[in-house]
Amino acid sequence: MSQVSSTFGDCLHIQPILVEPCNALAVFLVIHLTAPLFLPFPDSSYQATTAMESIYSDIDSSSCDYSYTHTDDEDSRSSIQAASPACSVGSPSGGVQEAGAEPQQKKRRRGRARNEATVHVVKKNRRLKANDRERNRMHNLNDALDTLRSVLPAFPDDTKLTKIETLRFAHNYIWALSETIRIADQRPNKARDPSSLLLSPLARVTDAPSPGSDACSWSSGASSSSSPSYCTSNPSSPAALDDYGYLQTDVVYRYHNFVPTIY
DNA sequence: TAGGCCATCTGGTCCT
DNA sequence: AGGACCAGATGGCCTA
Repeated sequence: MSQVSSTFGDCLHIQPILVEPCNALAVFLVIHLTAPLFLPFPDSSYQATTAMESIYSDIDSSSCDYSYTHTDDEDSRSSIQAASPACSVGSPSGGVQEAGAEPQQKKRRRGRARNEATVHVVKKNRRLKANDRERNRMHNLNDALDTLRSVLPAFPDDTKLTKIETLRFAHNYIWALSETIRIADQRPNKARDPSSLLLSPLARVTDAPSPGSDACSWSSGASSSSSPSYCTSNPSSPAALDDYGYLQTDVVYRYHNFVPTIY
């Protein structure tokens, strides 16, 4: 939680004196969070692609042996399933040829069998390529999530946030920062008072929460980040302000407990 | 051991 | 036609 307060504190130390830099920080935050979505594939993805391309070359060069050149369990499993029929069609023992058939007919039938096998191999190639793209796409998505985690305040136990927790946390984090900026804009005089730093809502992130003080069900989900709690309140609704014009503690609790959810 | 989370495969759909 | 995106299925790993 110390990192949470320090991160908020960084914003707070700027906010009462200069609101604009904090707005810029919020804009930077949003850009920084979304930027990974546009980053190119990581090198690890290219490694996978290269490995798969070598497999494709194996498939192209030999129509029946490719299912055994791949050591990956998942791929070999699917490859064996898909490859066996094609090999049986193309093989001499596949039952396609008839004894005593005319050479031309043999040739035609053999050609058709080869086409079927080729079509099958082409389909298999497409499937493997699609699998590779899908794998890269998910890796890209996970990299973006990792980048998002890296810019979010961390918890002391260093528990890695799950995907859904990361998204909810980011949502609430941005919302809390936005609320802080909005309140600072509403109360410019008081916000510029250096003494108001101690009363700022973000400084209360480290305050001990009092269960029942807000509309949300309070829980200890912050320390055990794997079990977030949820709230039915809308994040876009105006936050309640105290007598000093600062966010009430429920705002902090919502942020703290990964609530509310994404709507 | 059940449940949660995750990676991967797969087929379908939409878009260029 | 090929790629991107999506959702369902499946199996592995980890934890309470």
